[in-house]
Amino acid sequence: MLCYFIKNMGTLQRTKIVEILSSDTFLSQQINVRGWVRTRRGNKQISFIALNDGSTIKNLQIVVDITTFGDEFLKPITTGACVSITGVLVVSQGQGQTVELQASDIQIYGTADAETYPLQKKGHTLEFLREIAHLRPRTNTFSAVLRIRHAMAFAIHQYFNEKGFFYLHTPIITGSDAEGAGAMFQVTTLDLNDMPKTTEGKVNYENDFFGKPTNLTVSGQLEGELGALALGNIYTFGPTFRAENSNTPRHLAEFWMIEPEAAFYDIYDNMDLAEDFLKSLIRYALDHCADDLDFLNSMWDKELIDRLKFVAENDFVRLSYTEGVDILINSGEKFEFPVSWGVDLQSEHERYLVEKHFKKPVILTDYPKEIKAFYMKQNEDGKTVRAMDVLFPRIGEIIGGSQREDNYDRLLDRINELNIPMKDLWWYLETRKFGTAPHAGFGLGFERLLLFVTGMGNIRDVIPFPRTPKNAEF
RNA sequence: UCUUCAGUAGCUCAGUCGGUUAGAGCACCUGACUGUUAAUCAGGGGGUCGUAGGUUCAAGUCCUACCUGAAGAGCCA
Repeated sequence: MLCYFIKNMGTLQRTKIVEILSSDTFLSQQINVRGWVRTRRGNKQISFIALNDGSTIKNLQIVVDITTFGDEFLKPITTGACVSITGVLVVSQGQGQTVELQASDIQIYGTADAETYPLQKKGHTLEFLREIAHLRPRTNTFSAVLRIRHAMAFAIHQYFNEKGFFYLHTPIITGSDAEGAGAMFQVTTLDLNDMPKTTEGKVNYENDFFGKPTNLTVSGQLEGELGALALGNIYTFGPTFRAENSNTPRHLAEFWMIEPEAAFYDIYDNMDLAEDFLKSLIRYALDHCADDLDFLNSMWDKELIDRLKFVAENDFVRLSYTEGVDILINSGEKFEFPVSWGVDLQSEHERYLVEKHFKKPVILTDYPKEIKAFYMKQNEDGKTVRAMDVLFPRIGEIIGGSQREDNYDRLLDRINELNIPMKDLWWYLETRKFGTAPHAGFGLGFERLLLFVTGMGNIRDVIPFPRTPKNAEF
């Protein structure tokens, strides 16, 4: 800190554009700004630089007197160049902005050759920007999305902290292959070109790093339950991996998931938490990301802000799977997949309930046990389990959760019925053997939340560096 | 993984019934312009038509396979 201070003595501290534009304390002051050039335009006498430093979606206009700096010096200041500019902040003579910086000193940190720099002043398609993911954070759209992504991550921690939930770090490498949430990525240090074999000709994992097969986690839930049955209320927030060959705008091979788990919660407490959680995150975005949301609203999705407000202000509809199926059967709607009690609901069915019938978020509960995971608490009817899915317009399933089966015998029966290999999950069963308690939790896909909050249409555009089948660039 | 659509200049696209030297807008370069707002105006350069085969006198255009991307579906968060 001392070194930093001495090193910078005599030079002006950098001021962020977001601070300059949010108060009038800098007016008539000499300040220094640093950032990347969006455009430069003008004539022989005067040049205007639109400068963005990532702190806000808004640019600061820099006014440059060409006779002072010289044409040759200004030439390399093109779109994409990085500069440090010192000058006095004045009231703008032009129409498009309230203040502007009269440049008195310009330092060029890095140029961006205009013939090869891929980002132009004109618009680009999202598909093209995905191919240059190393540069797309410099665009308005992606800087807005990434600032909102940060705000939502912060709001999640703040929400749970205030509710007394502890942040539990569950493992990313797992030794169990029975989490039951999809195909897994194997983790190994064995030489794939020279695998040690057992006498039966199978891979001998005794020499692998962990002495047994391991994978990247598909969910932190099972470990989360261990935390909840000790600390009371916990949540996880970390990366999750699915090796499914899913090619849709709603799936990633690597995504971030939030999984709260709470002891002494039943499914109703769980629904209350999920609804309050989502609403408060959306309110946080409306309150703290107004500039970025305004931009996304005008650029990509004219109904975005109205939709966010509507969801934040209205109650979610709650109904059972059985009631939902009745509505679908009596709807008169022709579905590609016919509906009957016991079938898993297809996208078209969920969309009908959310977007046509209720026109608001829906929480569906008490699904047939056959179509849900082994750990969900069985209802007295013997047919359904205490599952809950939160269905959102445009997104579909944004949250999946349940009250967990806390009875040792019933859980073991279910595991045996489904032939789940539980040899690696003995520790999970012991929570029901020693001091078991009713508990519940859910999983929220962070990028699915961001799809909804930003109005973006493709999940690859709400994470900085998407991982999808056949794509691990950057 | 299945179905459908797409791939032509740096970007976004047009290219008719298969027919001469493949076009436009933007970007870029050069010039003009005394305050611009994705500045404007004039001129200029820029192409392995996704890849590999095939049909044909002739293929950007038709056929086959593959690659890549997108949308919908499945799986799910």
